[in-house]
This record gives sequence, C-alpha cells and structure tokens, in this order.
Amino acid sequence: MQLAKAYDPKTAESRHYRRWESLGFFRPEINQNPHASKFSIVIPPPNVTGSLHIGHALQHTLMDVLVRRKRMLGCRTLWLPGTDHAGISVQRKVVEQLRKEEGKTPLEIGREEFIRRCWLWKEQYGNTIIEQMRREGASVDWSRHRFTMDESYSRAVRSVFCTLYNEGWIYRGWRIVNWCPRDRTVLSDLEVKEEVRPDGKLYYLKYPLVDDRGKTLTVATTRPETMLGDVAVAVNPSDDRYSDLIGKLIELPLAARQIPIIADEYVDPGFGTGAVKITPAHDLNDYEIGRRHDLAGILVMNDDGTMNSNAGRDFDGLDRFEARQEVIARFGELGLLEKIEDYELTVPVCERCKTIVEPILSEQWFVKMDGLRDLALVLMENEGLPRFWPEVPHKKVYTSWLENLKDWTISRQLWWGHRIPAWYDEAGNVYVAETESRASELALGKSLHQDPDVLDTWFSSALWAFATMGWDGEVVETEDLRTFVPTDALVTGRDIIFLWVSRMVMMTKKLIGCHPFNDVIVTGTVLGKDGKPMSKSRNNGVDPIEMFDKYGVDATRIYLASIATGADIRWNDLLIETYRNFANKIWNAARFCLLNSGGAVVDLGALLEPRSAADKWIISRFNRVAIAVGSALDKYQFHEAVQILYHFFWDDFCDWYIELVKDEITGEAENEETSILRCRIMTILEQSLRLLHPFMPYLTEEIWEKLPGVGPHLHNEAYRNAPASIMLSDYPKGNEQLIDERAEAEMQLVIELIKRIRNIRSEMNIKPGQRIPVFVIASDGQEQIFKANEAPILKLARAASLTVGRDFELPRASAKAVLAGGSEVVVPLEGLIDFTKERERLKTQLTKLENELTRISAQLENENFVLRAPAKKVGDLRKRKSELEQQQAMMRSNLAAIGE
RNA sequence: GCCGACUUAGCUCAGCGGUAGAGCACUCGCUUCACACGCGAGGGGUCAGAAGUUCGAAUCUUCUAGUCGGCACCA
Repeated sequence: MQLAKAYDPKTAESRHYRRWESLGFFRPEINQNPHASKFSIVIPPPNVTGSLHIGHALQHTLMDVLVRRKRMLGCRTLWLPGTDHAGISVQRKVVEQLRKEEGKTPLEIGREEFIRRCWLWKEQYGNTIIEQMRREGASVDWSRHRFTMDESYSRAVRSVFCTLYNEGWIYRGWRIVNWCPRDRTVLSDLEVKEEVRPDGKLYYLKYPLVDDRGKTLTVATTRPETMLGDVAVAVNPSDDRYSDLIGKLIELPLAARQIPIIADEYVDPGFGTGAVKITPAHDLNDYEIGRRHDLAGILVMNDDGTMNSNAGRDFDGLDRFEARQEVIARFGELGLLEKIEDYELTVPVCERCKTIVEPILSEQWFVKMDGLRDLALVLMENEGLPRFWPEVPHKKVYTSWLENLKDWTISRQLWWGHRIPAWYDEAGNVYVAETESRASELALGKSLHQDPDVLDTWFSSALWAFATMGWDGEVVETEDLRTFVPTDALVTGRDIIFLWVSRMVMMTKKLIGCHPFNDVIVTGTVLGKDGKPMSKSRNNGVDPIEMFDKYGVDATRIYLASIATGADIRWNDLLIETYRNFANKIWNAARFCLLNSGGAVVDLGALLEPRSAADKWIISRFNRVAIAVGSALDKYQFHEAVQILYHFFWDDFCDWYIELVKDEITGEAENEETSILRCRIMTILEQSLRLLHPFMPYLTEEIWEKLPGVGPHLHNEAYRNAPASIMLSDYPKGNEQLIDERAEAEMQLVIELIKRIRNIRSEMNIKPGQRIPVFVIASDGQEQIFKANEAPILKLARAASLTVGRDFELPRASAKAVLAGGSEVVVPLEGLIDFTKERERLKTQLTKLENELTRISAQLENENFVLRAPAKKVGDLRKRKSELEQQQAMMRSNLAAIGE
C-alpha cells in the first residue's frame, strides 16, 4: 500500500465521520458488553445564535478525548449533544431582522407570529454549530440531541417550576431589580456587568426646608433625575450636623411634594454631604430604608427608560438622560444647584447590549436560593462534589459565591422562551400549573389569562443534566437517567460556573436527588494574538474553521489539548504548525512501515518476543508511555499526555527505533527474522495510533485502515461484532511487566555513544559522507553492550568500523569522549584533527562536568545534608560524584595528551 | 474594599521541594533511498525583586513591583 508523500487532512476528514456516525459508533448501544461500566458527558449546549468559536473547539476537543478513550477502553459511552434556545439573544436577532426586512416591531406582528418567526430563525441558523461539530470529529450521539425548547424538555421546565412553586421555593413579588431599558426586560444579577466611567459626575442638590425659610439641606447624587421619586432625605442619627433636622420636612423642588428628614444608620456621614436622598423605587438601599421607615416608593420611569407621569408633566416622556440634564438645569435656575464634582463611577450595564441598567422596583418571579444553595454546599462539604479541575481557585470561588447567594430573578419580559406556567383570574389571584386546563381546574373555571413573561434561559439550562435524559416531571425514571446520571465530567469555561454549573448542581440535587456530575473541568480562555480576550470589536478572533482548513482538524485538536488545563493561552499559529508537522511525521512513519512491509501484518504476538536490545527498549518505552498517558488523562492532564505521546512518537519511535532497525527492514533479504521485525514495527505503529486516536481521530483512522492485518479482532471485546475501526479498538493501558529497565539502560548507553560520536564529527567538521573508525574502551560490563549493537552504531554514527576492547594503543591525534559508566570513545583523526578545536571541545565538556561536580561536592560536604537528607538521595549523589570524578580524570588526561 | 491568579531561554508556554525543559526563532552542517511540515550538531536562562522556612527553594511562607481576573460597594 502506497501513501502520498505528505499528509492531506482534507481527504481523511471527508471520509470517516459519516461512516462512524452512520454505523452508530457514537451511540452507547454499540457496546455489547452487558457488564460494561459507563462513561457519560453532557455538552454545555451552545446557543443557537452562535457559531463555533475557538473556546468551543477547545472544550469539544477535551470532551472528545475523554469520550473516545473511555469508549476504546470498553465503557458504555455517551456524549450527549444539544443546543440552547438562548432567549434574549434570539429575540434580539429576530427583532432586528423584523426591523430591517419589514420595518415592523414585534408588537405589530403579535406574540404568536413573533414566536413563529423565532422558530423559523432557529431552523435556518440554529444548526450552524451542529454542522461545525461534525467537522471537529466530535463523537456525540446525535440520536439523543436535545434542544431546550423540545416538547419534553418544555414539560420538564413547567414541571420544575410548579414543583418549586408549590413547595414555596418560587415566589412572585415586588423587588428592586436590574432593568435593561433597551431589551425592556429584567435581568438577573449575573447578567449585569460593571463598567467604569472615569468621566462621571456627582451632583450636589440643595433641598429647601419647609419651616426654616431660606435654609436648605444639600444631598449628593449621581442620578439627579431620580429625585423626582424621592420620598425622604436620610441622615445618620449620630451626625451632630443634622440631628436637629430629623423629623422636619423638606419642600422637594420640581415635585410639589413635602418629604421628611429621617435618621438611618445606613448613611455614612463621611460621604458626600452626609445627607442622602431616598428613592425607594429606584435604588436597592433606598428601598431597604423605605421599608424600615414605612415609606412607599414612587416609580418615575417607564420600561424603556423614559420618565413617566409620576415624574410630573414637565418630565413625562423625557429620556432618563435628558431628564437628568433638565433637572440640573432647573435646579440651576432655582439657585439650588450647589456644585457638580467630577467623580469616577462604575455603572451597571447589560451584559449583552451594554445599555446602562436601571435599578427599578418591579413585580417579578424569583427563586428563593437559601435552601437550594444549602443543597450544593452540603454536597461539597460532605462529598467534595463536584470536584473542580483545577481545584484552585474554583472550589473556593464556587463555595463562597454560594454562601453569599441572593434570590434569583427568573422572569423575563420576552416572548421567546418558556412561558411562565402561571395564570391569573380577574381578581389577580394566581394559579400555577403545568397546563392551562389544570390551572383552570384550580381556578374553578374562572376565566384566566396566562402570565406574559418567559423564564430566564438559565432556568431551563439548569435542568440540562436530567431533562436531556428523558425526565419531564411525569416520566421520572428512564433507562438513560438510570444509566448515565450522574455524568462523569463536565467540561466548561470559567464564565458560566455560577450561571450554569452551580444551578445544575442545585436543581439536579433538588429534583433528582443526586448530583449532576462528578468532575468539572474548567478550561482557560483562549486569548487573541494580542493577549487580549477575543472580541469582534478588537478583531482579534481566531476562527477554528479557518484553522481546520489551514492545518487540519487533528493538528488543531492536539494543539488545543496541549494547553495546560485551566490556563489561559495566547493564540499563536506557530504552535499549531508544530502539530501539523507532527501529523505529517506520523503519516510518514506509517508510510515507511508500509513501504517496507513485505508480507507483514499487525500482530500483537510480535511484541511478546523482542529480539534485539532495540526491540526490548521500544516495547518497554511504549508500555511506560501507555501507562503515563493513562494516568495523565485520569487526572485530566491533557497537555501532559500530549507531551508524552509527541516525544515518544517522534523521538523514540521515529528518531531512534526506525533508524535502528532501518537497514534490516529495508534489506532485500527475506527471512523469518526480517518478517518478524516488520510485523513488530507495524504493530508498534498500530499501538501508537491507538494511543493517539482520541487526540487525532481522522489521521489515525486513515492510517489504521490501511495497515495490513487490522480488523474487528483488534477491537475492545465490547465491540467485536462491529465493523472495523480504530475508534473501537482496545485502548492500550500499558503493561508494567513489559517495562525493561535493563534494556532501557542499555539502549541509553548506545544512544549516548552515537551522540558522542556525532558530536565529534560535527565539531571536527568531518564530512557527512566520510566513514570513520571508532574505538571504544569499555568499562566493566559494557563491552558486550557495544558489541551487540555494532550494526546500528556503525550506521547511525557513520562509522567505518567499531572496535571494542579494554585497552588500546591509539594515536595522539584522536578525539575522545567519556561515557556514563566510564567507557570511553576514541575517534582517530590522523590528518583530520584540529588540535585547537579538539581542545576547545574537550574544555567545553569538561567545564560542564566540573560545574556539576562542584555543586555536588559542596552538597556532600554539607554535614547537615548528609545527616538529614534521605539516605537514597545521599547515596545517589555519592555515586554520581564518583562517576563524575572518574570522567573528569579521563577528560583531563585526554586534554593533557594533546597538549594544553 | 474583599478574594485570587500570573511574572521561567528572543517568543509562546510546561515544570511546582532534590542535576533548569519543550516548540518556535537563532548558529553550524546535511538533496542520508518515510518525512526539508525533514535529519544531525550547537548557542541561549542569577526561574520579576527582597526576606524567611529547609540539609536543599523556580517550586513552600511573607512582603514589594508589574500584569490580569472574580466578587462586593458606589448618595
């Protein structure tokens, strides 16, 4: 079988995914072992509005690595995909589309039509991500794909709402909430971000007292327009400046209203003037003060951020920022504006549209979080679940966030989403039920209308761990739920630990009684080339599809997996190139094996009877690597696994093993030894491909299917009846019995010898084509090793002859080097040697050696070290020291021999 | 204000108590019959600074400086 000279990712990427999918390889049902343990992951459902970005690619890669490995290990494996309806995002897109294409507003086409448009939009654009995930090679079970507004998922949402309501965990009430005047909906605290405004102002307004004519009290505010809703001015009761004013009345300017001066501990006498205007309908703290003093708030704004009629005829209809200017102007005219100070302030903004969020008194639905929070805290306290990877800092951040949790605003003034299952009669009584007919029963047939609001998208995604498994409130036991929940791992970004992870924990614990997942693997952020978070405005984004096209999916995947778990990474194309080259290296190693295969086939038996030291060595190395990869992945140390595999394949397998056996394999002679050797190298290649498969699925499958002798008999026992594919082959776990320390030490010595000779050749400018005689003065026990490996030494050191002995008379004009264990290599260079150069070469090496020797000697001379360090450490160091001393002596005499 | 992370070779990053590592870049040499997306040989670091713990610190503790996060407050 001939392979092309360079690996072309596109060929492989176009072929395998469809086959894997259509043969059902991604489904847990492919596993025919009734006793198989399970492994399950649910995907963090991407928004239907989104397209794949590099963060998805990173998370999907890690999930796929886990899933593919576990599947190959014989687990009944499920990776469940899906998408999120993304309430506000979709609504905004459809509103925009409507405006652009038809010049209409949602109100003009009506709720029903609007929702129909949302579904259309979703059908048209919502599958982008799904198609892109196929390209990634993500081995998700598409037959179990879920959308958060699927019929059964919606039933689950309504059911959970009703349950929580009936148990008193959900309530409706008036609270100060975050209001986005542009989206015209309430937002939860988590959807509000902070923005620093260095150019902010603090306005000092003078409020005239009613009785003491001419006397005023100055308050400081950043939002003067809210004064139209003031109901009091508060001072600290211990503030001597104002104590005589407490209880007096103020004539509120522009509002024709008298308001009292009250005393409250909340007021900080040191800030501003020490007197605070109180606007309970527009500020959380003012609201609390209002409650303490029994003062009702006056709402002066509409839902679009304009002032309402409560603000007075002159302000009604004005935008809040126009109203601010107007208020300031009027105060100025009245001589009541004391001053305006520059004041850096942070304003709350809508996470998505960046509009300044208005705190506003509003009637909304909330989830009481104290009980739910305790479920999560107890789970962490008692069982340490979920386990965060990396644990620092996420465990602490997660628990301390829970400890300070406030109630969750879950209603949204949108149309796209899960409509709140609450109905009202004409008297305003509320009936909460899964369906309208049940609500109607509760209302004894009174005429009802449903609450117009929908639920926060995160309310529905909080149910993702179990609503995806068929749970809908009526059906509470399903095969999938029993089998796959709790899931094993959740791979997600830092940004949604509060929004999603914590809420899934609470809801799953509450509704199902168990935790949703064991491990949470928190990925870092992939930053742009400029080291800043990727964003459209910075135009520093990296499109994973472009990377796939340019470097191949496999190279992109293994690069993403090579990023340390949880660490932020600055994007750099050069690093992907490294792995593109690696893919090519693998391809060419396979090409070599196939070009020289003869009649060889993949045969695990060929690994059981190693012939040469090189065979024993590579088999030992392979098993060591397989074990190390397994333990790295068990700890979610993907990058560690990648490094191990990269260096094993490139350094050990390609640079050394292939080179060591090359002559024999490419030789014309066809004998039994050669064929076994060919089987062996083919098998090591095949085993390596299996280890690499979770990271590089396309490349490994593409090569694997071309190897002679592969088939379902190589599958894990759970898949013996399935069509052949590397993705069902048995994942090598590594066998400790096959680690051969002696063979590894032996080969290391041979490698060192070859490197020393190459160093001499290079430093002495010996032409690559020139063969040179090599002598080795072997120390005790090493003679045999060199003799046994004569052929590879001759080849790889380009030596004409290798003479191994205990003692030689050798010409002064020789280059020499000392090996670990005391052997010495001598290359006679009659006529070729440049003594100056050789002295330099020896001196460089001597210096290196002596630096180490000095350090070690100092350490051993330290009595405390000898006394307190572990005996083994001291022993090792003594051994090292005596070896270094021996080498030093030899090198010194070599140096002396050619003259200082 | 509270909590936290990061600072290691020119660049991007591993390592996190016992001889400073990788990839890229750099220097030198190679059309060696799998691969120039390659092969071989090299150069390059007082591990941000200071103090401490320890026989021993890049690795633990404290402080300082710089960079970046999260949370809270903001009349």
